[in-house]
Amino acid sequence: MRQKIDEILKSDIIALDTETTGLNVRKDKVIGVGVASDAHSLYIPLLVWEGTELQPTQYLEDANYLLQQLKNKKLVLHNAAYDLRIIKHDLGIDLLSALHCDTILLKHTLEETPPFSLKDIAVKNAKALGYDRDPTEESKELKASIEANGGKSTKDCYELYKADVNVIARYCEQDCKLTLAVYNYYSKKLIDEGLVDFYYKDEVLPLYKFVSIPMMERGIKLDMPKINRAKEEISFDLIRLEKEVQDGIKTYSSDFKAWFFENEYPVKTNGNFAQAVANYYELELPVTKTGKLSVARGAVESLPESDGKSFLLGHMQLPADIIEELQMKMHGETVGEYFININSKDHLKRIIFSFLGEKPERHTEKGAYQLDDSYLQSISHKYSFIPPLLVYNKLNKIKATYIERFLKESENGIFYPQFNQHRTISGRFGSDIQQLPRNKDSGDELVLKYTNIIRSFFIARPYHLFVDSDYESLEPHIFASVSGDKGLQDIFNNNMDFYSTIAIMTEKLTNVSADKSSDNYLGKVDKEARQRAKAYCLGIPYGMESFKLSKDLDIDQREAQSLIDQYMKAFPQLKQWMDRTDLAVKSVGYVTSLVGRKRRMPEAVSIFNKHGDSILDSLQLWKDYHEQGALYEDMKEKRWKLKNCINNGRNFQIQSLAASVVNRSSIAINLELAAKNIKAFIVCSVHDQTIVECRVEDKEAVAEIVQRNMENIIKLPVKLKAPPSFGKNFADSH
DNA sequence: CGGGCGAGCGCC
DNA sequence: AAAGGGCGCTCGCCCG
Repeated sequence: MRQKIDEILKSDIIALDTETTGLNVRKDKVIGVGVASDAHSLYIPLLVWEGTELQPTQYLEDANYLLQQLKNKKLVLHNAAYDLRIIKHDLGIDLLSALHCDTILLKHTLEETPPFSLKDIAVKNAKALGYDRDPTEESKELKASIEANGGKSTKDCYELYKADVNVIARYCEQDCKLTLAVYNYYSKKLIDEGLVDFYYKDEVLPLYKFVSIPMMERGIKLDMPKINRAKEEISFDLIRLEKEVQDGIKTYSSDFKAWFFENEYPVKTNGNFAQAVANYYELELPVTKTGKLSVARGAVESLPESDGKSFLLGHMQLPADIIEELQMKMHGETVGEYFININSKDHLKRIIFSFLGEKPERHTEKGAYQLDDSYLQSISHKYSFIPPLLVYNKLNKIKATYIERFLKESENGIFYPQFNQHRTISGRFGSDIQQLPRNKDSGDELVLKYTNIIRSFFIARPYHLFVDSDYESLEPHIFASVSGDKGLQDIFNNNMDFYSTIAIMTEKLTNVSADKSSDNYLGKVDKEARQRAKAYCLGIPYGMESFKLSKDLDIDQREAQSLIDQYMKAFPQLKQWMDRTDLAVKSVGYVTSLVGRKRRMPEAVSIFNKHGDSILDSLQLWKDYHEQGALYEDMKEKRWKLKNCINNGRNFQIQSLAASVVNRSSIAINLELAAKNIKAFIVCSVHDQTIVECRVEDKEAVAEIVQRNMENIIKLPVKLKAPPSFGKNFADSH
């Protein structure tokens, strides 16, 4: 074994992979370690399943020797955040500083869209990687081995550690080799595309090593007593609200249930009811192509005598209690004491659209009637059960998504968030903690109470507090900078209000000011005008058309078009930037952010080359093709795709640069804190906000470091502002 | 029963 | 005639 290890250690670049008992880096165990160099590969088992329990192997010392030596190597891993954290936690060896490359992030830098799993990448680039395995066969074999040894192999309970050790060893070694192949393949591309510095030096990997992984490792303390109290209280409120809703529904009919069953599950000798009857009486009928029982007359007649048969032949009625039993079954088991599940959109739609006869306003993408908050609002004055239902829905969301989840996922009172660098095209983090509701100051009292408590669940550790710095309207600042429009940039450089200025210049408003301190500041004297501008200031540049704008603002479409035209006229350099972007998308099929991150959209080029600009003219498309069925559908689809590429190309340059600004400032902050030996760490990064946890006595020093780095990390035509605030929890540090 | 997906809603 | 962009989580429902 030692000899094999030393063979591997001759290489400078080494791929590493672990096999573990599960996915929790703090609870699960490493069962084996795999490594590969260009010439060799090796798997060292640490724990082996012995039928009833995991037993340590004789190789623990060898593994330790290997891992210690790896500290001086250049490590390549696929999803290193996972392997390195579990190695550190379980085996006590920190290899983060030896991390040379993560192939997920390498792939993402060069191909920003999925797949990102090692095997899917391999399949997609099989030829280039010399990959000749079949991952579906492999997972089947693994599954079979797990199950043969009495283990479970479902997604939520994948007991890999129960598979035969030689099977695990083979796959682990192969994955290590594959990681190395992926590394070699994409490294060439990285050089070809001139992204070496972007990846290794300026952003991707430094962010990973100095921010993302430490941030996930540290986690955030939760106020467990407070969450538990909130759960009790909200549960109580939900029970009361549900009763109100259910009682309200009942008042619309003396016998709602009977009506409901009659309409939704009519007693018939065919269709769903017949199926239910056949199942109830266990009638031995032939099965049709669609998997249903055939209740064709001939088939039924050949059955032995039974009530079910007589009913299906129309010879007798079924007893009322059996009918109700069958209907109840078709309706589905209901929750608790109520026959309607008010969490079920399906049930509510039947009540509102079928029973009460309300007309739906809109359809979902798949064509179903839309039953969302805004629709319910619109009919709430007509029915007493809707207002409590609206509150119930909000509270239910809060309870499930923000109270129960954090209770369930807390580990010793700490929540460990995910910060994925490969889950967004723009380079933002993909995280499970960025949707915490913002504190609100108006609305229903109960909704307010629970909405505003969520952020306060996240608390600083004892003797610590949070330094929380948000960029002031980061997206508009970046937008003004990237567009190159002098007029837009002047807004910020003259300290004016963004939306007010654009509204005044676009709509030629008079006697109002964009100066926030002025007596006739638009946001003060005509709040709604400023609010309207919010609907289009960024929307129009990102591709919103008059059709949608007219709906959003509830104005005539010609008026909306004129708004768009006036906006473009008022900021001519913005228009030029939009045109330049569109041209780039159509001609070369990609756009690049100011710091070099790319978004590739090759399909735009092929569509444009084939059809030219005319494909974007939906009216022309309609005139030319609407009588040609499928062809028209195809052309519409192409229009949508190209339009989408263009919109994405515009949005990407803004969103991606904003992400880079936040990312790079985070790197600089953590590096400076470390260099100055201040024990403070970024614990959360959300789009335009950075939260650092530090000791109380360091707060001023930390705040200065945070603000200075955030405001100066990238020089732009518009100066960025990121004033810090302090707090003991996420709610009051904002 | 487990997995996938649509709908809805939270964030920037 | 007609889709501003980027995400993640939960639920109910459907299907294999």
